[in-house]
Amino acid sequence: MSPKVTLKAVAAQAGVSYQTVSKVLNGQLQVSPETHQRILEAAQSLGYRPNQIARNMRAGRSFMIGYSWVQTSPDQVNHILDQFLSSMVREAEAAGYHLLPFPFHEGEEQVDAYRELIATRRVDGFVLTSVDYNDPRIHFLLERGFPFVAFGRSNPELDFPWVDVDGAAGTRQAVEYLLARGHRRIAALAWPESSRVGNDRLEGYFQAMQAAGVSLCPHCLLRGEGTFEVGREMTLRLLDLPAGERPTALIALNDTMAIGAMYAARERGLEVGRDLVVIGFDDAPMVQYLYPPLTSIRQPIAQAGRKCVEMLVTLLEGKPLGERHVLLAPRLILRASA
Amino acid sequence: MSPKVTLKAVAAQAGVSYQTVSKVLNGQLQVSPETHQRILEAAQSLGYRPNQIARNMRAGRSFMIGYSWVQTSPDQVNHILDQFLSSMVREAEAAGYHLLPFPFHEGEEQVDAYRELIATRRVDGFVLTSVDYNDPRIHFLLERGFPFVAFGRSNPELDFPWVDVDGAAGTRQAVEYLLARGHRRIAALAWPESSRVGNDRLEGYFQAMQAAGVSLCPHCLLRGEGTFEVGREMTLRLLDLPAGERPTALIALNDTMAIGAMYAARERGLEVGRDLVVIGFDDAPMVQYLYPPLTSIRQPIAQAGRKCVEMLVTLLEGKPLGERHVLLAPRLILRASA
DNA sequence: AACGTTCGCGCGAACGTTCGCCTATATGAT
DNA sequence: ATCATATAGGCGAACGTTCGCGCGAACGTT
Repeated sequence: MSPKVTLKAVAAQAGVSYQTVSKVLNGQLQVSPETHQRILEAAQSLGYRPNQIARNMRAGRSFMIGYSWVQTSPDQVNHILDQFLSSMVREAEAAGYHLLPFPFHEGEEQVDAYRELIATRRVDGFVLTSVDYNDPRIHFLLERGFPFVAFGRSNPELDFPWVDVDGAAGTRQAVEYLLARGHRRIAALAWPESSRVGNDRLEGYFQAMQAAGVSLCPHCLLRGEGTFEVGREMTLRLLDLPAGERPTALIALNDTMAIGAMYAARERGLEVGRDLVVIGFDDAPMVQYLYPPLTSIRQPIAQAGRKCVEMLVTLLEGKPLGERHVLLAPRLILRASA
Repeated sequence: MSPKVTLKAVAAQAGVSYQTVSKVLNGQLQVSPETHQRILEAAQSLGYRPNQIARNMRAGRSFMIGYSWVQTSPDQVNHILDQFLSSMVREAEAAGYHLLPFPFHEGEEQVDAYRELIATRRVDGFVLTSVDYNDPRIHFLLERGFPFVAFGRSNPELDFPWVDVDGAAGTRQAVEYLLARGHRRIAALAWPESSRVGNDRLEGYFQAMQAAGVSLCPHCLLRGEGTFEVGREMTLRLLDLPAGERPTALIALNDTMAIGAMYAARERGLEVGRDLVVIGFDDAPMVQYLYPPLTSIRQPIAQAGRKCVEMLVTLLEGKPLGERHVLLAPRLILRASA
């Protein structure tokens, strides 16, 4: 079993040609019941397993799906990765594919990594994450006509298959909840306007406020990088507003800023959940252990990963895509902070 | 460029045989300067890149490293994964290898996944994590003589290459720090005795206490699964001890239990860092944002990932391994909780 | 002038698989 | 008896690469 068991070995044992073994095992040839039996037994007893490299060679494809992700800084957490990767790997394996993770490069050379994987025929398609407006990878792959599915949308005029979480629906849900609890001055800690995901999430905030006929409080929309420190500083500014203008609730476009907000509230001697209500976004695993536990919006990450691979495999098999765009609904997880 | 550029295409353009192109590009054949130039230019202008599938076919290897990890439950965080995976992927790529992630299976069928990847020749070697005593994968791979490197030790009598973090050194550092600050009753929230990693980390606790000549306080060593809830309950039990027996400091073998401990302290109206000192283990990215920020022990994960791949690649290239066992030192990260 | 030696390059083979085509025998219809 | 047809399985080729061997020409030595 350790020396390579090839079709020829099985054929020798079964007393047929190796091509016949191939066809029989792949169900492409009808043979006499006895021969069929002999071949199956030989394959079984020798422990034959097809050499995937040779299969790839013959098929001219690698049955690999390229995937690259931005590595978070060591003090940030990528709680997404485990779920997303695991779900993709499982879905891919079920379809006879595997994932090929490769290092993420910033800037100009980013597309080079994709080009190289295509040129060396290491992958049959890509799953993209962290896409943004005018993502060079999308332009490149569309131009090359190379199969890919993106987790996340980009420019509306670019036509490509994607799966995304409906961020607007998430914040809308959260803001509606806050409005129903009587809050009127609801602040938002947002990302810079250049962030597509940020704009999506923010949209739900506007929608909910407008639908309720509640005008935005002045100074209540703050933007910055989504870090703890930025969240803290923005919140301190909000809390220093005169009493009548000060927001009673706050929604952050990610958990890290929400945690910064909670920290700021404590610095001002306020109790989160009572004096200031805070809602985050992402529902990172640890936020349930914060004091108080953070209300946040959870994305169906595993489902997204499965869907991305499922769609990509459909493309790779040359079948028509049922739905080119999939929008998944996030869920508000209520905890003591709101 | 989109139609396949093979050696033959380059050869046709350069006016030589395709085998010559191969050898020249691989630096295995000395040719006249003019021919050399012609070949390089042809390869360049056509954008030739070797077909990796064919290379694998020829070499009889896949240049892939199999890796599988236990998926944490959705409410736990695997902050390790991003760093570990990224570092491995980078190191592998630099050596001409790629990572092949595959789904983790529990129980009996776990080894089957490894067997299948070997039989179908999809991987040349494995990196193992989450190894424990009598890990069936280690037994299987040793028996097969298939190359692998483990991140984590197993039974002492099993001889295989590994990289590990010196957990004992980590807790020793932490306990020495606590002792130097005057603490004498130092509790430990530990894992069940069946956990190898737990025993390693606990060892440092014993060593430091013994070296200082401080006897362990009774009831101060508690064991359980490393969850928030277990950490909380164990700490409540400690805090309910009579004043003279109650520990003044506590070290948890992972951050999740430490966070449970902080929660328990708050429930009893104690202030962490003043009334009860808490140290965690792992230094998960978010613990810096807890209130108070958690002192914890950080493992050099990226370094471990690089080392694992480096050693495995050395094995795969048939070179002798400099060091079969690598023990990396963790670092105590001091914050307000201790 | 004859003879090794090096240089520059071509040629055939092989890795293991799948696919299309071919052949020989058996089966049925005319 | 003849011919078309189906059945069972063999055979050659190809995917793109690398590797070992061979061969002619140029070169230097005696």
